Order: sequence, then C-alpha cells, then structure tokens
Amino acid sequence: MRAEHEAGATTSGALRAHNRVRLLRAVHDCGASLTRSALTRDLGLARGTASVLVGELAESGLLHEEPAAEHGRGRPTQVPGPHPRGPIALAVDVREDAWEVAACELGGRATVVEVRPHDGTPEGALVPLGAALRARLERLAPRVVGTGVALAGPVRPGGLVDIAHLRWTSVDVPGLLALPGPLVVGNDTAFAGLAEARRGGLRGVAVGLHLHVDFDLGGTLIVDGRPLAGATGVGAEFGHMPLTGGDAPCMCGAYGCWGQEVGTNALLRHLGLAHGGGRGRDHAERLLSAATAGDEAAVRAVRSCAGALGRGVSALVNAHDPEAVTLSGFGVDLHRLALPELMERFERGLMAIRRERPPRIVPSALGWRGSLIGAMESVFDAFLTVDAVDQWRRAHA
Amino acid sequence: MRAEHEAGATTSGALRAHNRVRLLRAVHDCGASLTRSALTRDLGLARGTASVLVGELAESGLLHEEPAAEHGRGRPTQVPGPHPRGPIALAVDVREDAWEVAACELGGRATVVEVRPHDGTPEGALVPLGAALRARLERLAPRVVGTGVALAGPVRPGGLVDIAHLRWTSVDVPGLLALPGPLVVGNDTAFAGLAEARRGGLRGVAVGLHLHVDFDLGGTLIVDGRPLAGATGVGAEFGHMPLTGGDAPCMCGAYGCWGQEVGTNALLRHLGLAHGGGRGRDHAERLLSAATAGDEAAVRAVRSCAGALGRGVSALVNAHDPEAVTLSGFGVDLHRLALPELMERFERGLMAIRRERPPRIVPSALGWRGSLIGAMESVFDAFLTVDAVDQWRRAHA
DNA sequence: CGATTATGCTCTAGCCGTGAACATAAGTCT
DNA sequence: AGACTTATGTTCACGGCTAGAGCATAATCG
Repeated sequence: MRAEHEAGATTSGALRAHNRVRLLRAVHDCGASLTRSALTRDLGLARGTASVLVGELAESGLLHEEPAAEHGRGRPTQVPGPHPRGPIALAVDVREDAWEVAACELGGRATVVEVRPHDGTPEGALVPLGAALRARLERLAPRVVGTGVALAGPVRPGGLVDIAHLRWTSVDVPGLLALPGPLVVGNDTAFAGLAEARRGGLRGVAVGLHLHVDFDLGGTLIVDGRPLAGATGVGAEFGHMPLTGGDAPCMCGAYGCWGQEVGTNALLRHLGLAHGGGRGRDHAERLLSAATAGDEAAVRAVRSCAGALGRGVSALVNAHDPEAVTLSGFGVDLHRLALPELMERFERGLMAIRRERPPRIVPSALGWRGSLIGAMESVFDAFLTVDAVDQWRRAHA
Repeated sequence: MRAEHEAGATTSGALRAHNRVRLLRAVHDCGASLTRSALTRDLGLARGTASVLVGELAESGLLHEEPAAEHGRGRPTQVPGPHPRGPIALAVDVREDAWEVAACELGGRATVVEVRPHDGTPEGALVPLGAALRARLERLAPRVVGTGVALAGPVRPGGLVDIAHLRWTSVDVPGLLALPGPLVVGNDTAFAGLAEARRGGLRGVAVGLHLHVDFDLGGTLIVDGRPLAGATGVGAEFGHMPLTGGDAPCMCGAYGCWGQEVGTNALLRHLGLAHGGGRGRDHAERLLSAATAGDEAAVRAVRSCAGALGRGVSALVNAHDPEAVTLSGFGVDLHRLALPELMERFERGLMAIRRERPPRIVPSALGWRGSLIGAMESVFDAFLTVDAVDQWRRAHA
C-alpha cells in the first residue's frame, strides 16, 4: 500500500538480490574504504554468504577486490572497490556561463573530464553538452549506467526547467540533450543537499536542512539521507517562502520571498550595484574579498544578508526541527564573515523549546562541488536497486 | 548505514516474519475490508503462502476470518479481520478541558470508552487519566499493545510537553500517567496528520500537507504516509514560521509567527474580545455561527483568518510542493465560510511554476477525531513490526 | 443438475542463509 | 627459525522459506 511495505524481499530468490544490492550500496556509501570482513559484520551476514555475494559481484564486473593496506593479526582481508570495467555515472553541473562533466565510479570517486563555457541560452548550453555526453557515452559504451545533470532552477516533471536569471522558461532539457540511457535532471540545490547527506555534514543525520546560497537562496530538507522530492519533483524551494517580512514581487511570480534578501543579487542591491540576469558572480566575489579586508560598505551588505539568512533558518528550524543545518555556496562566506549577525537573528527567531538544544549550523565541506556529487549520487541511487543491478548482471554474464 | 538499508529481511527465517507483518499491516490499513484473495493478489503472494500465513496469524489470536458478504462466481472467500481476543490500542485525546479514551481494534475501529472533564492543570488532567488507563489496562489484560496520547503542544524527547495556553511547561506526561506497557506521547496536530494520511484526504499521497486550526495553528508535512518527526521528535510546528509579515512576540518565544494570525485566538482578537489561556472555544464557535448567519464583524474576522491561512499555505506549497493540503479543526470552517479569501491569497503567493497545477485544498473528512485516530495509528505502527508481532506470538502460543 | 469459475489446501522442487568444520595467511612468541 | 595464535576465506550439510502444480471445495450460471 505504502512504499515501505514494498521494501524488502518477499521470495527467497529476491533475498539474494536484495543482499547483493545492500552490499553494493554499502561499498558505495563508505567510499570503498571498508574491508570485506568489516562489511560482513556491518551487514550482519555470515562469512559464507558474503563470500558468495562478493564472488558473484566480482564475476559480473561490479566489484573488484584488492588487498587491504593495513594488516592486523590474522589472515589478511580484501577491500572491495570499483571494478576497472564497472559501472560509471556521468555527472554534469550546468552553471550560468559554463558546464562541467565528471565520470564517477562506484564508491564516489569523481574525475572531471570536461569543462566548457557557454553563452547562457538553452540551445547554446545544452546542445553542445548533449553532443559531448553522447561522444563520451559511446566511448565508454556499456559501462555508463546513467547521467545526472544539475541545473540552477526548479525542475518540473519531464525535465522542464525554468531558470529566472537566465530567462529560461520551460526548457526541455532531456529533449535538447537527446541522450540514450537513463537521465536524471535535478535542481542543483537539491543535489547539493543530497551530496551533503551522503558525503558531507549531514551524513548519518535523520533530519537535516541544507541551504545553498548563490544568486539567491535555495534549500531542502534531508530526511533519512535523501532530499524531499515533492509531488511533482520540484523541491529545494525554501527560498520562495516569505520569511523575512518583505513583500516585494519576486522573479518567481510570488512576493516577499526570503531568497530576495540572501545571495549575491541581494549583496549587490545593497550596494546599489547592477544585479540579476546571471551576471555578477565575479563582482560578488570581489565584494566578499572587500568585506574580508574590512571594507565598511561591503561588511554592512554581508551582515545584512547573514542576518536575513539567520532569520529564515530560525523559521525552518522551528518548523522542521533538524539535527543540523549545512550552508553551501556563498553561505560558507556569510558564515565566515558574519557569524555573529547570523546567529543573533537565528537565536532570536527560535521558539523557546528549540533554544535548549539548537541544531548546529555548519559550512559545507564539499564547497561548490556538492551539485556535481549529488548528481552522481542520484544516478547511483537509480542504479543501486534490485532491478537495475539484475539488468547489469544479465548483460555482463 | 541509513534506515532503508535495514528494511526487509536478510535471512530466510526473517522472510516469514516480514511477510506476516506485511499481511497484518495490509489488513489494518484497508480497515479489514479486503478479502483474503484480494490480499493475496495485492501482496504478490502465492495462495499457498497466504494460506500458511493466515493460518498462523489466526492461531496466535491476531486475525479472525469471517465469510465475505458479497459473493462472486467461484468458491467464496473469507475476510480477515480483528480477532475477538486480538490486540487493542488505547488512544487518548487530551483537550484543554477534558480527555477522551478510545479502545481500537486492528483494522482501525475505535470505540470511545470514557470521556471526563478536567481542571486544566497537569496533575488534574493526567493523574486521573493515568488511573483510568491503568484500570482499563488491567481489565483488558494482555490484549493492549500500547497507549497513544495526543496533546495540544510540542512533545520533546522523554514525553516532556509544553502547552502555552494552559501554562504547561516541561510537563512529564509519562511520569504523571505512570502506565505499564508501551506509551506514545504525541502532538495532536501530528497525529491528526497521520490519521489524514492513513484514513483521510492524504491517503496514498506521496507528499501532503496537513494543517490543524484550533486556538492557533499547527501543521505537518506527510511523506510516504507518515508525518515528519524532526530530530528531537518535535514536528508539527509550521505555525511558528513568520509567514504573514508580522513581528509581534509569540507565546512560543519567537516572533511574527503565522499561528498568531490564524485560529480562535486570532478570531477573538480581531473582535477585541478576551482570548488565550485555553478559554474561548465556545465563544469562537458562537462567532463562527454568527459568521454563518452573516454577522458582518464576524465575517470580517473569519475572512482575515482565512486570508492569513491562504498566504501561509502558499509559502509552504512553494517550499514543499505537496500533492494535496488538508485542513482540520476550525480550518474546516474557514474553508467553508471564506473560501474566496483563502484561495485569493493562496494563489497570489504561489510561484508561477506552481500555478499550473496547484495542490488541492480540502477540508478533513475526519473532523475533530483525527488526533484520536492518529494516536491509534501510532500505537499500531509500533506494534506492526517484526519484533512486536513475534513477541505477541510467543506470548499467545 | 452439470458446467464453470474462483478460491483454499497440500505437497514437492528449488533456492537461500546459517553455522560448523576446515583451509589459509598473516603476526607473535620462544 | 619454527611453532603458536588469531582472523579471515571457503566449503558443505541442514533447516526454512516461497512458488507453483495438482487436487478439493463451494458457490454461480445455463
């Protein structure tokens, strides 16, 4: 009836498949760092079972064992890691003026293989990207299990994307890319949150909040290691809640949005400078440098953004009670340059019962790479299922 | 690593237990309405497997089969339902001036067995309630699998409850009740949301939003059939986000809270009447009657609340993209009396991309009984697990 | 009243994981 | 250097599970 009832095996045949995926997932999640004996213990398997499973996975080209570097006392164990001809996820981060493609192995190692600037139009960005990806897919032939593409705007069902600051409306991303094979199109903020949940500051956290500051602000709630998707797939839009009391119309079509007060657009507006249209990242970076150096006007602008960030975070913490809050993008800089202002407004906006044990607010360890890593995780999430792994095994028998 | 990896059986022995719980869960969720053959199909089991499972469950007093009312063409099938000596959940709804106890069978049938007024103090309310529950537990002896208690305030770990309008602070509910056996203490709004997800307007919805209007306003996000819990268990606090632009201090310790603008406290304040302190429910009901009859001042107050409700809902819809929004408590009345005002501010606050297919906003079908039903569901959620069911079977061998 | 249809029951075949016994490969002690 | 200790990998018999086929059962339909 509900998804959870479907989970788990029902037949003894499905049991094997289920454990295969569990093992593969564990290898991926730990970054291929755990030894076989540790995995056997963690997953609660008998040594014999683990033996059979690893054997099968190695034979079908999904895993490859190498001797562990450090030895203890007994018989040395092996470390299962990605197979040299194993599955690959292509991850793409599309920014306002360039895109970046990475090839990622099971375990999470990502290698950037291509970076190219573009003109900011849907066709100018996505058609060459599609060609580059198709070329790479052909070269890597049957190894690629999917492509994940991160974009800086809401993604509707069918991969339709709107990016207000680039004037993209209902851009048909899958259509323009024209790729064979599985494709995941996602919001960069949601992907960054996913990355944070799997390999960043929200690892192991039951309920976490991730906020990404760029031109404006986005965010998602992370529950049990994955961002909440929303009914139509359009999550990560915390920036479009009216949390700071304004009522100015926003580019999104609503008004009073929190995202208007936090981000480089807001920074530049504070100083009376031109903003919007996807320009101004360099300008904003200079401004942050000025603030770091102590320039008074810049510092005031940064403090204002940090305060608005803190106020909004308090509201979201009141509502959702997360265990931790991570900040990425320019959020890292706001945290670094104006922590007192951020925390003052954060604490003032908390309910009394939240003040006792407020969540920690931490800058992301993944920096600007979160979106790319999240795109990878999203592809592997689709692959690390009973159906997809079985399909690979049939093809690589 | 994450919860989902733990789900499902890993050994063949656990397979049987897993399928037992799946079957029991399916019977409960459908309200004991499905026939055995329908269940067999829905769960994807073989007829032989279902035969064994139902037999075991009947023998251990968990299920009881009765002939199906309607016959088709072939051999008539049976309907598995609650066993006459089967598990019972006690559900309690504690209101500001009275509490109510219901005994609930597997399948969801709830029978109110006791209602008693109280004086509004923690001891005055909870000590007699504890005595009443202990008496009932003793009478029903080994059948009660747990007690669920709904309260109108945030619940912290350990069952500590704060109810601002009753001046309850850090009330130790489990301590005052002093019950043997499992106890679930929960927020009434979260419970109402759970009920809505299982047996109301959010049934089968992947992402839904439930809002409960009483003195003020609470709400939860429903994901995959369950309300988001929050890290410390304190969810359902959407009322304490600043979504309507105010900045007045709130009883919760924060300021500008949405809940100050929606609810009976807000209604009475609009008319310059005394409010707060848990008094005024009768007054508010008279006021709603007056608005229904067309009294102008009352209508204005209701419209203002409905507008503030709509504005907040738009913000939450922007952020979370739910498939449906349900309203319970006085939210039903606001929906009935001032739908245009509600919808106008709702639609104005939506992002453009949300306007295409906005979620439906529907009044709850469960009315004021949601909290009680949710408390029951919460108890059965704890029981319908491999461990708890196995324990019952060992005791009832 | 026999044919049809859907369901329940029983039994065998095939698969899976456990756990014990054995094999292996190190470190460690004398 | 050689024997002992320790931890891990491998193999295999065993018990348990579900699927599926075949048969029994009980209703409706013509």
